[in-house]
Amino acid sequence: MPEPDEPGPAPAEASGPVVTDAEPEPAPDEAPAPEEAEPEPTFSALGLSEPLLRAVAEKGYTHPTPIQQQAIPWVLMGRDLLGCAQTGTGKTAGFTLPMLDILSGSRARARMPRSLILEPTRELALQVADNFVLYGKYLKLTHALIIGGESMSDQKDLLMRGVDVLIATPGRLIDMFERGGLLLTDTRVLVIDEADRMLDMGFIPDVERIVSLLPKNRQTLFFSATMAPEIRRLADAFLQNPKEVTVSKPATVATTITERLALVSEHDKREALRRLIRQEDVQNALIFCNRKRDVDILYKSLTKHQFSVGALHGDMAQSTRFATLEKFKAGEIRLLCCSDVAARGIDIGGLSHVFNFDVPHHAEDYVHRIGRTGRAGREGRAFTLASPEDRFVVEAIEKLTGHPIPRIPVEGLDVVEWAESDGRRRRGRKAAPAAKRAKEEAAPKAARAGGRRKAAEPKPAEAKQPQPEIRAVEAVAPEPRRAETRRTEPKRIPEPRYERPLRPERGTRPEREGRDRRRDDDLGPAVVGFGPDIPAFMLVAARPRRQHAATADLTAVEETEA
DNA sequence: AAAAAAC
Repeated sequence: MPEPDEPGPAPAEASGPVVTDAEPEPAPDEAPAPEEAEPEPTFSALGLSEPLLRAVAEKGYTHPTPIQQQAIPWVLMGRDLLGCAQTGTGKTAGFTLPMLDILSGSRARARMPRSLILEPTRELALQVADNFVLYGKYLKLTHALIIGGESMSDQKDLLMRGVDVLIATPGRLIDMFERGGLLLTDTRVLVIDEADRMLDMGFIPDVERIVSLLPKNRQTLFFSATMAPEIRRLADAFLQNPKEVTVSKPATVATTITERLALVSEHDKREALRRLIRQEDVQNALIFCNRKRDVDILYKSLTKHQFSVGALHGDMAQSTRFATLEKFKAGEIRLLCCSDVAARGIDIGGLSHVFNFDVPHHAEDYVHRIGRTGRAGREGRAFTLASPEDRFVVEAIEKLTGHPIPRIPVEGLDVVEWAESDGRRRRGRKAAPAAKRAKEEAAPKAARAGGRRKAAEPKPAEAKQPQPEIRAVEAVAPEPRRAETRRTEPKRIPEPRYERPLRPERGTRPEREGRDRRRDDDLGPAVVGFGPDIPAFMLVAARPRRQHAATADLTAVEETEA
């Protein structure tokens, strides 16, 4: 069988993806890179039916991206596909378009979806659903979004009526199946999207189970940004005679992204971020934190400082998540403070900036995060705030990307030095006041060196550029920061115990009832039976697991920024 | 170390 495509995806394809995933504004003027003079295939040459071509054309797209060129004809033939590509390459349209074509021939029966697309996050599932609506405009096909966090009965009703395309996250799909709302025996097309991420997130057992429920005789499309051995093993298990399509990652840090790194003390990070945002010409930006809790805190802080900001992480109500993302895409919110839920896959057109409020623990996540900007050949700027303990993660990132991130000072803030030790081994102290921590770092390390792996060789070259000594312009009062101290050094419950800092009166915060009320001011002293020596893990466990922006604890912000 | 995902 001859390959239905031309071999050469030029490595420069990132410069001109014609169809990107759910890009809100298509910018039809944005022609493919002019230097590629080869005769570019059009969508109509790929074998798609007229209603689809019309929908595509209406969005202003004329030329398929490399992955679309390669995948679409193949998928139309009913063959399996192994796609090594990530968002931004036009991958989503690469499978939605031919799937719509395949499915348009007949109708679905109740409870028996004809195709299934598995996505690792709810936002991605929604994005794919949007694609089906967009391109299925002139076809009479139905789809259902089966994800957690939303009414199950609505989803069940949809399924009862019969859907052609089922877009789902694994957890809810299995739940639905177990409740008998779903039969997968007639599902002939399966898409596993972002398989590497499914693996990272531990979804693979679920995915394997789901696949076992599908008929053997089916078409499978499998996408992953990387092809690690484990992913390869899965692909072998799920696919039959697949065509492999590899699109060079647009994420090898697109040259259109300008990266900068500011090394500041943990204490100065919020202030540093505000200064960077103000001095940059920020149109819209994602701000990444490593923890959901810190997303909440930073969101509150930025709101308080009058920034146009929203928050997004997995503990927030699903309706809020989608609504916030919509507002951000629509430009009603200019900053989006988020966890890594938004690091991969989510495609927001034309982000001017990405800020890493925290350095990501995994170097690849850095690439994914900053890859949200600088897309489609546009300029993007990515700023990372590092604190002294982040030295080794930063080095890992620089090793991965192959270049050092230029350091910048933040005007008006102290420049600090890397800590000698890895922050991880001292994680309990992360939030301790900088001065105190600095003193501890300076102390002899004999005690903690024993039995530990030796710290990596300090890299001579890039680590210590001579940094200008800049003193704080405005005197920032050294606050006591009670909340953080207590959280991190639980053994001694600090005095004063019942002092009540400025905060709304009780009763004005209905969400802090019962168990939850013990969150901060009561937390320490009121634990019965332990006296002042409460084991650290108990204090950690006592924090309620779920909180979102609306109920987020304001303590840290109030106390550090009063 | 943390994030994501099911009630």
